[in-house]
Amino acid sequence: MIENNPENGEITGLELSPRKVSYLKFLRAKEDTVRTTDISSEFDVDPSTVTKLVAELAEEGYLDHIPYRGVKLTAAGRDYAEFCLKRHQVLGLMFSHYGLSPAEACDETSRIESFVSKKTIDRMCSSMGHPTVSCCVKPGETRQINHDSCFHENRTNIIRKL
Amino acid sequence: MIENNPENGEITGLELSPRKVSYLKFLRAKEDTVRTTDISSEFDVDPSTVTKLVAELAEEGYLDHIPYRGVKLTAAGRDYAEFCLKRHQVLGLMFSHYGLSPAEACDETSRIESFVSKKTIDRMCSSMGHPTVSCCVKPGETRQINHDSCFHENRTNIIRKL
DNA sequence: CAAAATTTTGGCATGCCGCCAAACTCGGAA
DNA sequence: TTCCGAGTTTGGCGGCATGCCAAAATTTTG
Repeated sequence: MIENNPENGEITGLELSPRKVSYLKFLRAKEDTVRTTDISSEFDVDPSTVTKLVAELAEEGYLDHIPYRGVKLTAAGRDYAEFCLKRHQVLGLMFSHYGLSPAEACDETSRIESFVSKKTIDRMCSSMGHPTVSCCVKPGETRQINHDSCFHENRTNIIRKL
Repeated sequence: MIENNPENGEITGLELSPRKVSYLKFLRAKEDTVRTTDISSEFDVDPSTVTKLVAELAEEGYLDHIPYRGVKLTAAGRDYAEFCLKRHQVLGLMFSHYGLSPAEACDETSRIESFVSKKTIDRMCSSMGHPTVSCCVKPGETRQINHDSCFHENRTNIIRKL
């Protein structure tokens, strides 16, 4: 299953590299199968680069890959992607509290998020009172702002209890 | 001088890799020349590993290296190390505000600090009112706690306006 | 001064992430 | 139905960050 996780299903938050986190966040909002090209164009990298990271993520149990067809999150991958989104939002909100603009908060968050543990995120989230806003959502809206580091695919289902 | 810096003396905060930041923080509190072995034993790595990173830091202008003798921070290196310490403290304090213990805050900070920009730190610091405490200092004391990720060499001069 | 300790050099490895060229697969057009 | 082109994968390679080891160089010490 998820190999780096000590117990099956236990998320530490430090399992995945920055790029892999980006991929999971991107895939999270996709209903159906996603093609290699979809990912490579989103991140502006060579398709072969995507194939390789995707192979690793599949190997690690985060997604199913049908060669020449596409990928889809596994249940574990979906759980992990949800965590990644929550982490992004909690950290983004934290930066917002210290006066960063939404775009800056999102940007800064994207650089650090993959190194922040779930334990810490859970603490921060409860300390914040499980907020329902995010650095990637315009006030009063449900749709996420398309920052450079925030994929528009993440736009929906952002306003909710973290 | 500091090569990755756009303007001479301008710090973005993203110039150095995690390990290099650790080295600078370690060197910051040292008065005189520091030997390769001092660093390698502090970080529990092979001396040859230290020699190589040190060579790069010297090349980049952060420190002076006299072969077979030791290293010492340059003026620019000292400035950068001061920034690194401030960054560590601001981020550690931030985590403390969200309920992390000092040791946890310090640990979490150590993983992310090298990816957080100076611009963001300055904002956070002023938003915090330029605090005078740190995750690495016991309340009421001037000396830093020796967390796993906090070098005891950083213990002094912590209590001051950031 | 010679041996011991320290430091450096050079080679090599791993993880992460990227590119390119060549081979492969698939689906649609002829 | 066959074949071509678009999309995908494979294999080779490179760069950065970080580490190790063995051998060579240098400094220190007895």
